[in-house]
Amino acid sequence: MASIHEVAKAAGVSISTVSYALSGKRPVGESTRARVAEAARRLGYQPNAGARMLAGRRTQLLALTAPLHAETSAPAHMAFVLAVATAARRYDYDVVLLTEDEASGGLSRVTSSKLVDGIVVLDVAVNDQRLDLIRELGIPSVLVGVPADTAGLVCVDLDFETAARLAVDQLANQGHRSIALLGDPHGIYQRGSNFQQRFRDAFSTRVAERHLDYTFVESSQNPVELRTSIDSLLSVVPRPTGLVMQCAEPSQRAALEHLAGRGLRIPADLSVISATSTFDTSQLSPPLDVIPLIPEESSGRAIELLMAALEGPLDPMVELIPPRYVVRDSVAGPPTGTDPVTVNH
Amino acid sequence: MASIHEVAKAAGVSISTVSYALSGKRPVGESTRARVAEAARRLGYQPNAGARMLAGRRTQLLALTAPLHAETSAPAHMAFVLAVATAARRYDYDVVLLTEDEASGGLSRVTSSKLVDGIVVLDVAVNDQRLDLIRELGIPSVLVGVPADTAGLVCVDLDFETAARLAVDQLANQGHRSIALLGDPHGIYQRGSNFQQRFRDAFSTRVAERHLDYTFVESSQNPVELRTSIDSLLSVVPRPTGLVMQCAEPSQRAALEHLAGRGLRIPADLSVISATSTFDTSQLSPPLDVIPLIPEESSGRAIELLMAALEGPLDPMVELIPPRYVVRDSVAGPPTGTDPVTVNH
DNA sequence: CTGAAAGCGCTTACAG
DNA sequence: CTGAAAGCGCTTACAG
Repeated sequence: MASIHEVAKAAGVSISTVSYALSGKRPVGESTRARVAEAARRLGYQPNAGARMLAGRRTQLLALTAPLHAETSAPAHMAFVLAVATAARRYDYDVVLLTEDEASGGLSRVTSSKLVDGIVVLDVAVNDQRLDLIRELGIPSVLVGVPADTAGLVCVDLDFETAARLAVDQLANQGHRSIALLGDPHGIYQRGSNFQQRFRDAFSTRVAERHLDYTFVESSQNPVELRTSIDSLLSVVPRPTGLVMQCAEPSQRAALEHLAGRGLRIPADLSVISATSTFDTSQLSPPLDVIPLIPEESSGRAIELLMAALEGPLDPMVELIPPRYVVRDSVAGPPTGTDPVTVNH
Repeated sequence: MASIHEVAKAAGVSISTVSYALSGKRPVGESTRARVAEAARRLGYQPNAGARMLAGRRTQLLALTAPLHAETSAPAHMAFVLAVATAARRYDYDVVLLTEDEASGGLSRVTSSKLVDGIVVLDVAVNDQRLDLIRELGIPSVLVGVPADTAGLVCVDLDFETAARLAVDQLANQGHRSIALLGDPHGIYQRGSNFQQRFRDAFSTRVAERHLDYTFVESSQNPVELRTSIDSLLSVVPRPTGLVMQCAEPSQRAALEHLAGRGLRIPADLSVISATSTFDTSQLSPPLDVIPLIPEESSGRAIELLMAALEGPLDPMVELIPPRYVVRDSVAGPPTGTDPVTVNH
């Protein structure tokens, strides 16, 4: 509640010295600096946000546009939102949450009113309606995700394509000749959500390169449909001996349950990899090998780039974060013996 | 990007007239008003946010403090966050998202820097650490949730106690004499999350008033534990013929699955009510009678009250939203016949 | 190393 | 019904 004038009086200096002492934008004598710091601390001084925005060139506010679609996994989405806010705080930035029903309008509004210094775009679709606006707004912006047309944009994301190849190779190197991918529900691909498509496409390309038999099925929020999908996987001949799950946590849990119910042991009968998962796969039964998708990492890097963009124009770029592979012993060689393992029905 | 001066020049009036014409805070001649509006529209005028904050007494920004605990249902949480942001927009307010690791510090910061006009508190614990700070901050604040000590606070929430009684009565009135409650996981009660406790306590009180046999079990994110809980419910003598589920969507889905697996038909063998659910229970199989918890309703009302508090101090209050009961035919009378229904094992 | 002062772009009494 | 002007509380050239 104290103003800069009160701090200046208490420290026996001018308000400009207070400002410089606190911001460090100009060298200030050490004893002066200490007196100012002490006065500010004692009075609980916090610069008035509005005055700062008006006088300075920074608002210390970022806009976060993160539409939540019906098909989006809410826990993952939430994790990204929180990770963005947390990362922003490290640079003394706060985050203004834009609502979905105002996606483009909100961006225009907070930009032209100069409420925010930059924009973070989450949940990017392959052909995202917000992108043309982002391009013409000319305000520092970073996307977490890679759209079809990245021209003029700064994008960060996990390297889903390498992740897909990594998953395929992990199984192929263990000797699996027939593998399957349990993807996300149909709606996600249909909507053009970007990384699931990239993962799936890179996966099938790699499978072909490795000359493997390959089955793809979509998951479902409906457990009956999910089980039907898994059953159809298991009835493929030759039966897949390696499974990669790239879908939401409940689907992965339900799939594991159903596999157990069908009498399949992991990894003895079936090797399983959890891919691009934001949750802790060590809590699954059994724990799964995982190529994690870490919201803090993607969001943190996005904020770093955005902060750099605030200092001066950044060249458009697509920065892909290399995937990691975490072993939890859910992958082994394919079952031995000429006869396929018996599967309960 | 246009300033008020440009609009004034274009409309041939002073900047004060522009301000008044746009805000409506002073009567302005109709033709003048129209000219100003047209000029503003044509120039794409948006008042500078910082200048507005500094000159006016409003920042048009609200702080939202919404810690996400491990046990919190992310989808429900997300729905409340979005509902707050959406409701705020109806009053031309934007929302600044505070992070959990800065819960109290963030509140102090945005308050003393005068960044926000008010605070919305989500996910209120029975004994919430943030509340003392809220009380002494003296900034308009509204909680969605009811803590143990509501002194000096404005709280809004669904009337969970009436909801609990409603659920009990609905079953009791149908003739059920033994009923069960499947609550949230243990951690939620332990942490002191408020509404689950209120619901459970009111439920058991009502059950006693209606002289019913009553069993309470906690759910679990772990499906095995969940099934064990349900099995223990079903082995109670006399077997409960009515079940109320007050837990997250995955648990409710898993419970229904397990009940079906055990051969129990709904409502022939077991009547089931979904309580305080934020998701669409018509999508469950079978669809369930529900006492919904509607994020838009609670959050909307919270914002209404907060807007009122901005106009002038509000008396502390606890406003409870009356619950509704939606029939989807998952409740009937108890099974007839003297013998209990056979339950598969 | 420090200070006096302009100016950021609005809102709102104060005048007429 | 409308305008001229003070002032919100900072930041940052401009001076010394």
